Amino acid sequence: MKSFTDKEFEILTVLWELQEGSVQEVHEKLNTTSRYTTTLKKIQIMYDKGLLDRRKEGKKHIYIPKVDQKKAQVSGIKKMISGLFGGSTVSFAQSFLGNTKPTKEELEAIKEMIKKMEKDA
Amino acid sequence: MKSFTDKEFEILTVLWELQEGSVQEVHEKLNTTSRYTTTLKKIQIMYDKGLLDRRKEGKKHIYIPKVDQKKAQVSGIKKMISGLFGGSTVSFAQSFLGNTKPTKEELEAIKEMIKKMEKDA
DNA sequence: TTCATTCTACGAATATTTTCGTAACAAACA
DNA sequence: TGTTTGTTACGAAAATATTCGTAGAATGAA
Repeated sequence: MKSFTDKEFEILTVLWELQEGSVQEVHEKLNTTSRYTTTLKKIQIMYDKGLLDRRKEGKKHIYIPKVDQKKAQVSGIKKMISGLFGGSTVSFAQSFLGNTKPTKEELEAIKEMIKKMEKDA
Repeated sequence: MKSFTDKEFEILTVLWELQEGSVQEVHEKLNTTSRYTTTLKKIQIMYDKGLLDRRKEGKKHIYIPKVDQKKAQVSGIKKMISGLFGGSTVSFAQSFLGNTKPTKEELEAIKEMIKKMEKDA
């Protein structure tokens, strides 16, 4: 499956965070040098592509991400794993944890989670 | 930092796996319907961009990825984390592990690794 | 040398993404 | 009413990515 362009990903990221937002809100959060109409156009095209939903509110549109964060996440992860780690979950996890130096608290949380998962299995 | 297009990523993936390779080798591994010259052109452009190195061997070129797998991995992960998980390592790890259902062995390996990391910290 | 094969280089067409200016519309208000 | 402001819609230009045909160089075999 084809993934998003960088700009699409940026806009989705903003909307995932905001839950929903007007073009102006997205544009402001975007921290870009592009013009307002550029952001508008991109959002409209994403709407046409089915990546976003929208509803009218007064004279403006409020856009809602139609792409599920979880799904995008899983597909992104899958791609990275197959591309970068030869499909190995473990080597991925190792590399990930090795590179990001999680804090003690984070490690605790992960251990907790692993315990839970072991119970389920 | 701008990331790769899908095609670029595919070619890099093949070359990471092969370590190095001719256009033909890459083209074969690619499992694409595109013509040989399309792959050739793409590789040449990636070479011009500085994504690949090459050396002459007989009449052909052998291409070597200049992009480090680790670096690409880290930057990809960072982007995903900030994009999808609001920057939280833990929620990323949770979601990752939750979605990929690692096997017992994999969980063991991860626990091992965490132990090591705790020692270092 | 000549021929077939393998490869590169190049140029151009097509497709896609990103950009922005302009026009037009609706709401708020002087 | 007319003017300003915030907004959408549209069209087109510019930038980038993808595609492939064709020409021609290098190699090796007859």
